[in-house]
Amino acid sequence: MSLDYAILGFLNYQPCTGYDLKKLFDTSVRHFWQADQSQIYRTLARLLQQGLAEQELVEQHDRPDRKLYHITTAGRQALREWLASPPPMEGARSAPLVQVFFAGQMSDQELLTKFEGFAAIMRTLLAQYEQVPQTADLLKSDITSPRERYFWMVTLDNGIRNMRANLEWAESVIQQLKSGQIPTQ
Amino acid sequence: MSLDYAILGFLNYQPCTGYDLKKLFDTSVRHFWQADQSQIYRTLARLLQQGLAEQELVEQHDRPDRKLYHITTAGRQALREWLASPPPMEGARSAPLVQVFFAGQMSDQELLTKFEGFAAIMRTLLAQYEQVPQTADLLKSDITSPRERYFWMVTLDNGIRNMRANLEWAESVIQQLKSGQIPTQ
DNA sequence: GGTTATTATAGTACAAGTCCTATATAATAT
DNA sequence: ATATTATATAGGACTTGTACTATAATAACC
Repeated sequence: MSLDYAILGFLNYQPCTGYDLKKLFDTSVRHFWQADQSQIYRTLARLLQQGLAEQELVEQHDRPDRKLYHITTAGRQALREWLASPPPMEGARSAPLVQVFFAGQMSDQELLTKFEGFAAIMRTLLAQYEQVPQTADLLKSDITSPRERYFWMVTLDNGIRNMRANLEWAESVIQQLKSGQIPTQ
Repeated sequence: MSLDYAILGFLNYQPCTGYDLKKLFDTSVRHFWQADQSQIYRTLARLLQQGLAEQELVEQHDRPDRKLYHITTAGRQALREWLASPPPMEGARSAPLVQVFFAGQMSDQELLTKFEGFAAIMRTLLAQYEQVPQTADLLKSDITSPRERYFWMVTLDNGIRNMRANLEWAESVIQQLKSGQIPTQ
């Protein structure tokens, strides 16, 4: 259901086609919400049907026609209500943690490899996240107002803090592995 | 797919019924993986079909018969391979962060309420997580070996570190809101 | 004596998410 | 010359996840 509101959120900034939306997802909210292209088109159809969005046909001669979606007054209302409602705290899911939970099956050597892999991935992601504010993504984007951009940065900051916490966690397990502090049996 | 391996992981500890598995999920991995009861039964049927688990009928006279599932050699093999494979890093999803991303629509007063709500939820969860090692959950559970329990604690530690990071994040936004550091437009 | 909780299994229906394919044109790269 | 990328939309098949319901016996509670 969050996808519906994420799309309404973008449409509230400006009218978009499904194609535009896919690009917006991939450049701005990718780190905490991904959307498949076919999912976007399906959701747009539903939003139309619910009267939360309207379609405008923009004819093009060199390219396939664009179907520009506009948010309606009802859509703006629905978005505002959802934004003000309590955060939907659906339980987190982490497949990597499932691996860790059952990791007792592996040898300490295998475990060291695994956790060093974790740490490496997180260092890469952290470096990526920390560079985003400097990249052209922000400037090229359609999110132009300082207030909108500020909240983008707030979500990025959340990603960075979590990534740092995960990295420190992996490093502490590596330390314990190296100093042989892990029960054998 | 992680559900398949999570179930194999538990079956590897000991034979279980679907009912047992649901309880194990709810007491031990709930903080990073939830499983619906009907999903568990569906998956057990699939594991049987794939030859990764076997069913043993245990007749009972006072209660409905139990269908005990055992892991097979092929199942143990599949589990070990998955555990050693690189962590499945499917993108995280966070509906609360979607709200934050579009939060520019709200007034500073509404935002303060929202972030204070976040902080309150996270303080509660943090307190819960920090108490788990002291609760009876661990002792009553079927996870008995020190090595298995150690990795349980490692996943809990991950939860605690992330929760602390999220709390600090919420508090930093609250500080910025209170000191009027957020762009108006 | 009647209600609710516990143990135990399983199905239906639906929503959400993923993967792949199809259709079309134009520009760009190899 | 051929392959890929970009623009643009959409459907089919499938997997996951959620919600709800059905069945059936016992035990505990009030």
